[in-house]
Parts: sequence; C-alpha cells; structure tokens
Amino acid sequence: MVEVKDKKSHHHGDLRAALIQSGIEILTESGLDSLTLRRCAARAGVSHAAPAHHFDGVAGLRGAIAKEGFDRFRQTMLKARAAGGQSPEAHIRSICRGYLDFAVENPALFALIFSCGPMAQFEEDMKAGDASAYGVLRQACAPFVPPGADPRIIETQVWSLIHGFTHLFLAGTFGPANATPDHHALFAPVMSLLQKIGGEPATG
Amino acid sequence: MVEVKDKKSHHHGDLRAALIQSGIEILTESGLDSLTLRRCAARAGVSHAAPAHHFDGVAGLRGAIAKEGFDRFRQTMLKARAAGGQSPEAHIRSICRGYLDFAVENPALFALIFSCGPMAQFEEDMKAGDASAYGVLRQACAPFVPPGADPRIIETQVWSLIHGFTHLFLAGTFGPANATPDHHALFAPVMSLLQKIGGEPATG
DNA sequence: TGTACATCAGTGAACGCGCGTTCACTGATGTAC
DNA sequence: TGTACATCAGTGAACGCGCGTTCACTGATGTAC
Repeated sequence: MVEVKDKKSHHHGDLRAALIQSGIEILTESGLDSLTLRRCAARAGVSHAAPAHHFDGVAGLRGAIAKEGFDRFRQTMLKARAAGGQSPEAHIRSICRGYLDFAVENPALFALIFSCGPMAQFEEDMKAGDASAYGVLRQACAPFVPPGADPRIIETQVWSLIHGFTHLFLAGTFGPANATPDHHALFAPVMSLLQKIGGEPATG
Repeated sequence: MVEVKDKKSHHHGDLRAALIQSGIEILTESGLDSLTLRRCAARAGVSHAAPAHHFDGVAGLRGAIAKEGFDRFRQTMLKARAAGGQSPEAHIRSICRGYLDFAVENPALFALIFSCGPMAQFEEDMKAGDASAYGVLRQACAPFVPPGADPRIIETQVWSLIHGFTHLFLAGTFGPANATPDHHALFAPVMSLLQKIGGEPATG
C-alpha cells in the first residue's frame, strides 16, 4: 500500500500552505504584479530559495493560489446563497451577490482566478459535481431552463451578466469601487434583467 | 497665436506614434507582461533611452496605447454597426458582435484598455459625444429605454452581458478561443437575452 | 534502547537577466540676424 | 544668401534593482538494524 506522507513533519510545518496564504495576502495588498516567489518566501519568513521545493516556478505558485482562491470563491457564493431567500429567483440573486462581494473583497485574487491560462481550473471544475463553483451556478439556473433546452445558454447568460458587471465595477467604470456598502445602486436594477431568463421557473 | 509645432520635423519622423504602434504589436504577439519601454524602443528601431523623450515612464506608454486601442475599439463597433441591419435590435446585436470581434483579435490590447487604473479613459469617454465608444452604446440602447427611466440601467445591462461574455470567451471558459469562425455557438443564444430589455423599443 | 545512516526541507551566496533611469554626448533641425 | 547659435530628439554606456535559478551546505527528522 502507498502510505500518505505526513507533509507537516519537517522544519516549517506546512510551508506550502503558508506560501499560498502569503501569496493571497500579497495579492490583496499589492496586486497581481507583486506576486513573486521571493516576496512570498519573505512574507512566509523563509529564504527565497525555499519555495522551489514546493512549486514549479512562479507559474506553479500562481496555479496553487488560483486553486485555493477558487475554493474560497465557491464558499463565498454558497454562504451568500444560504443567507438569502430560498426561492429560485432569490438563489440566483444571492449567488450573484456573493460573486460580486468576493471580487470586491479580493480583486487581485479574482483576477488571478480568471487569468490562469486556458482555464484548466475551470474545465476541471465544470466537470465536477454540484458542490463545485460552476455546479452552484448550474443548480441555481436549473429551475429556469425550459424543457429540452440547452442549460448552458441560461447558465452563460447569468454568468456573463454578473461577470461583466463585476469586471466593470472593479475597473471603476461606475465610479470608485468602494462607493457604497451596497457596492453600487446599479447592481439590483441591472440584475433585474435576469427576471426574464427562461420565462417562469419550470417547476414550482 | 500659438503655432502648432510640426512633430514630424525631427530625426525619426514621429517616434511617439511609432512607439505606440510597436507597443500594440508587442501586446498582440506576446501579451501584457511583455510591454516594456525597452522592447517598444527596440521594435521601433531606436535606442532604449529614446522613449523617455515621449512618455512619462511605462505608465505613460500604457496610457497612450490604451487611448489608441480605445479608439480602434470604437471604430470596430462603428464598422460592425454599419455593416449590420438598421433596426434597433440589429444595432445592439452588431455592436456586441464588434465588441467581441475586437477582443478576440486584440485580446491583450482589450485587457489593457480595461486595466488602466481607475478608468480615466472611460470617464473622459463617457462625458464625450455620441461619437465616443460609450456614446455608440448609449445611442443603441436609447430606443429601449422606457420613458422616465434611467438610461444607465439598460446600458449597463447590455454592457455587462457582452463584457462578461467576452471575458469568459477570452479566458477559454467555453473552449479554445479560436473555436469557430463564428467565435462560438453560444454567442447568439446568450445575446438573445437582450430581446427582453425594456420591453419593446420606445419608438418605431 | 541506542547507534548509524538516509532523506530532504530550508539556507545563503552567487549568477545572469531584463528592467527603468541617468547622463554626458552628438548631430540634425530651426531660427535670429 | 550666409553664418552663428539654440533647441532637442536620439545615442550608448553605466547604474542599481528585483527577479528566478543554481548549488554546495546544514541540520532536523525518520528509519534500519
């Protein structure tokens, strides 16, 4: 049998996780361009050569951070869904709210998630179950998909709308990104377009 | 009277424009991270110290490239509008098509346009007339704005949808970005959501 | 329980790289007279 | 028309910077016996 090695047994404890956390903090504080192996190492309190034992270059580190960020992104949406109403319409609204919230609180991490090459992370995720980030969206859209229709159409409509709004918001198109606690007065009216997807929910 | 100085009278001719063009080519060929003063200078055939006479650092160069890219972006949408149908619905469809086309053909330039800090470029543009990029969108949306409604709602709905779809498309979320000559089979059905904005056009 | 050894995470010095910037300069252009 | 001068775009060498990477090493941990 292959034994699971105890990764916490050596000097640092769990340097790999510490470097990922350091990387996320650097992203939040200083933006995408500041994410380097040397800075992550310094923040984690190790020498600059140490990360080479854990990641395949800066690309490997970015990938690992994207994976962790992706998981936090998913969790933010799940929390938002749980905290909101339970109707199909409320589910979609809440998830979009969580989507925007995550991006506003972690703009550089959000950008990193969506900039890791040809979306290997997403392809993996889209094939995964309902607990995946894309699965959360799929579940929320399902009640609105007309019988026999391709669910990807409505899923992509919802995803495009919230993704575009979020990007424009982060880019400052609607004014400073910290405008209101409600993020921006345009959010609710813009999202109201989704009241029109697929007519009424397919089931009560 | 203030005379307009002839900028073409010195050694190079118009190094400033040449550097901007070189920068756009570098963006297209090698991506955002490859855009440096030294590479632009090399591509334009001048020494690496020459750009300092024309731009305030790499930020100044990026800004100038964004401005030029923004203008090409606008022109692509105008051409798409002219080439398509003349109904209000066709105008919106054509503009969105041009939006996606530009991004697919110039992904790094598209990214640069939307990543230049707090969108000074856009703020300027949004205040400009109907010939501006935002003006093109505003004009196209106008027939769908119900009397008394805030036009920014519909404008932001359309903009968010096409912007999000474009970003997801470029990120490879729907598969390789060169999938079909028609870009992707999801484009038309996803954009059909816009048939629902503001009910019917306000005027015939 | 104790000893010898293998493993390997982390160290710290050194390397070459491309970057932006500085600076004295060159030499073509434009202008004053 | 011709001469002297001012301007300034572009040159090329030099600088310091942070980066990723290499490499011999150290020393704690885990294991074989």
